Amino acid sequence: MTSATSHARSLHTRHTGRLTADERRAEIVSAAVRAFAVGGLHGTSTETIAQAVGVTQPYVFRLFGTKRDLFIEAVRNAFERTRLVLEDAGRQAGGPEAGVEATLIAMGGAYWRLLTDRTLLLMQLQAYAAADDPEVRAAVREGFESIVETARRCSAAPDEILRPWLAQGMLWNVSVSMDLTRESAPWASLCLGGNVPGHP
Amino acid sequence: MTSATSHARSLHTRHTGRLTADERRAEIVSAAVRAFAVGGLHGTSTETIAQAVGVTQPYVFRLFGTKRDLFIEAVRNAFERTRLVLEDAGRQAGGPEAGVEATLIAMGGAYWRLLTDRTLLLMQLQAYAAADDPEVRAAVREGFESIVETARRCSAAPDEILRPWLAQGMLWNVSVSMDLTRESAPWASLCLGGNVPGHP
DNA sequence: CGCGGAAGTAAGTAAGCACTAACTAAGCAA
DNA sequence: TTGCTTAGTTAGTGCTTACTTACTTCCGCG
Repeated sequence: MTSATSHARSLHTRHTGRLTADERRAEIVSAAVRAFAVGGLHGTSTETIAQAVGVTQPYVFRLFGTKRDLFIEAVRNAFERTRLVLEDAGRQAGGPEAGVEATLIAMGGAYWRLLTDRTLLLMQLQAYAAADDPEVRAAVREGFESIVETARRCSAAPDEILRPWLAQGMLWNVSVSMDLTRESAPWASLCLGGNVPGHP
Repeated sequence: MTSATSHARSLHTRHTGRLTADERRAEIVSAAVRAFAVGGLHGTSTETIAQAVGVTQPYVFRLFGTKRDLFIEAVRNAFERTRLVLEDAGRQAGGPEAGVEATLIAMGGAYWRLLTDRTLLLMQLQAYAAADDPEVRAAVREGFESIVETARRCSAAPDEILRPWLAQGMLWNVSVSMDLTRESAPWASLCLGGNVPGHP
């Protein structure tokens, strides 16, 4: 599907006017992540996404075929971007030989910083919520697995260490979705606390 | 809104025909939980819910005013049912004086058994996904707080113990949404493992 | 130049959906 | 029986929305 025929069409990205189909696809997926993150698969219209990138709605269908397929692309994109953030943090922390725990804490901190912009997180939640659909579920599994395996590879942590680390991430997810950072009640800080250095 | 005027109308629940408005409301909320759990707020039509209880769709609006209000009732219902399961398990385990850890493990086991029927879990995920809406978010916060406080009260566990317990529950949530119980890969059992006695 | 292919649009279609208005039927009380 | 209240229906309305068809505009290449 993805055209390998982008034959050196332009030397640098154009800022207006026509784009390569691949460039447009990327733009649309990016806008789709932002839109789906808020409204979810069924609560977001393809029209909204098209307007966000300044393109007509039928063209979105031309490029992605179906709304669900676009959603699945958005899921993949969100997971992959998240994975890259974790991998970078793991590398920068020095990997296993710089200390298993230290690496995990660094990756946790990077993830926490990622949650400052709620977009990727909300998209992740929308993915879980839509996972009743088999094709969506397959994409979610793939994305989640890649994150787990990245964490394992970068930190070399055993399962008994990795599991609570992962679990705390999931607790952060729902906490941020509930906007608990704006809540000062004790149960809220209980949820938000954890292995992030320099955080309550 | 809830009629306090159910003046000893009938001695026992009727099995067919007309019901009290309150009885009907309960039926509808129950069906709404099942339906919303799969499709979410925007992916579920009020018509499907009405058909599920054998009532016309306008009557659903008569009783709940708005689709979103019905969804919020469903959220409340799901959280409260979950809370009750935890509380029961906590009581049966003997509470704090029978051991903090033991009580938490019992409650965790009860939660795990609850996930066998995916309905309440999926409804919980749909609630997080729809939490961008302020009124939904308020209901979600309330429900989540009540669960956290119930766990704290029943187990008397300190935050450092309570947090990972809660976090593991959130990890179970997404794992079950991805149907990882049907997946034998190592990363899947990593997610599903934890503090449940008699489980891998 | 011209022509083929790729980027993109205009205009529509059919269906679904939240929500309303106006009516009917059943039970209780006097 | 009459009259009031409550449970429930029939029949819409107007809008949104996923998806289609057929057309146009731009660009590179021989």
